[in-house]
Amino acid sequence: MKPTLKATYAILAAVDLALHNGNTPIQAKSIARRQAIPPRFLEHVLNSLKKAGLVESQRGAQGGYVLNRMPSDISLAEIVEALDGPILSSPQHWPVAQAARQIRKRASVLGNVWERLRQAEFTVLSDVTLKELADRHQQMEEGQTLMYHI
Amino acid sequence: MKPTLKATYAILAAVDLALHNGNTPIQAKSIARRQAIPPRFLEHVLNSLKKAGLVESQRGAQGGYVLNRMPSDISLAEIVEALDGPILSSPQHWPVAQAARQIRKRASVLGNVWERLRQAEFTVLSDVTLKELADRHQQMEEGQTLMYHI
DNA sequence: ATGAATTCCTATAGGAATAGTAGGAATTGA
DNA sequence: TCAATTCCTACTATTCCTATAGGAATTCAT
Repeated sequence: MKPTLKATYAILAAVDLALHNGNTPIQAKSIARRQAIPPRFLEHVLNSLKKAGLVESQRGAQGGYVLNRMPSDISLAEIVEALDGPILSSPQHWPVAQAARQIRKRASVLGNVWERLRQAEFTVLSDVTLKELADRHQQMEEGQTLMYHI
Repeated sequence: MKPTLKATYAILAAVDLALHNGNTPIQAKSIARRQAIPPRFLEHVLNSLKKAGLVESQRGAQGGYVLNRMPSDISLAEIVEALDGPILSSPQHWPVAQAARQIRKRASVLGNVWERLRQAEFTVLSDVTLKELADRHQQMEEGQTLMYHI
């Protein structure tokens, strides 16, 4: 009942990209360092983001990743779906070796509920954009810097 | 992001109990047959429901299970929580071996979102009662009986 | 051109959670 | 007394998640 750690990493990486959006691509290694994510694991995560079209990559030396759209135009739903698969039409997990009628009965009794669950979840995740998280993250940093100056 | 199969079994079993609420307890074996649930697995499920106070059990011959409250007073949230653990205060899964500040940063950026997710889920599940599902199930049965008479 | 840096692809290992099975003890009604 | 049933504990199997590894492909800088 929760996004995987992989999806969480993806969100953190995307926020990191949003915060460091210059004209040069950002290396996975530096993201991993800043966000405390296992570097080689992050490679996979970023690759998934790329396949989903959310980031673009530049190979070779001085390569790295860049967001493909504006942070205000990327929702958490998109990121989570890129890593954990589609939220709304995710496959049902009824045990397969049952009579078809039994399955249909279950599906129509409970399927409706499961669908409402996924819809609610999707709504929440669609409502949060990368920009909001990035802004929040930045505010925290500033807050901490202030702390140090006391 | 979905209730476990165990919780699904629990709901089906509870609906079954709601439909067969006479004065005699219902045996696990018969529920398992009707709902196509692995019998010995169902034992565990029903036991969890009992621990949660949702059903009462009668041991020995002619024993079985009975709902402890009216179906209209039991929500799916209660059943799911009995099997999968609490929905709202479910533990966060941040990797532990990180600097505390890093964790706090993540938590305050994302924890809010995760909490909203769980809250949305809880709301949906709280809104559906056993009675509604039982009614629906019964309507389906009647529908099928009609079909046979055509 | 060469080499270092980086992404990309594939495979695999370890561990945790989930699903299911098994044996037998305790209880209870007939 | 016996058969039926829940209850308790342990175990096994399977799947999913997390993470690591090796090396191929690419690209920039010198």
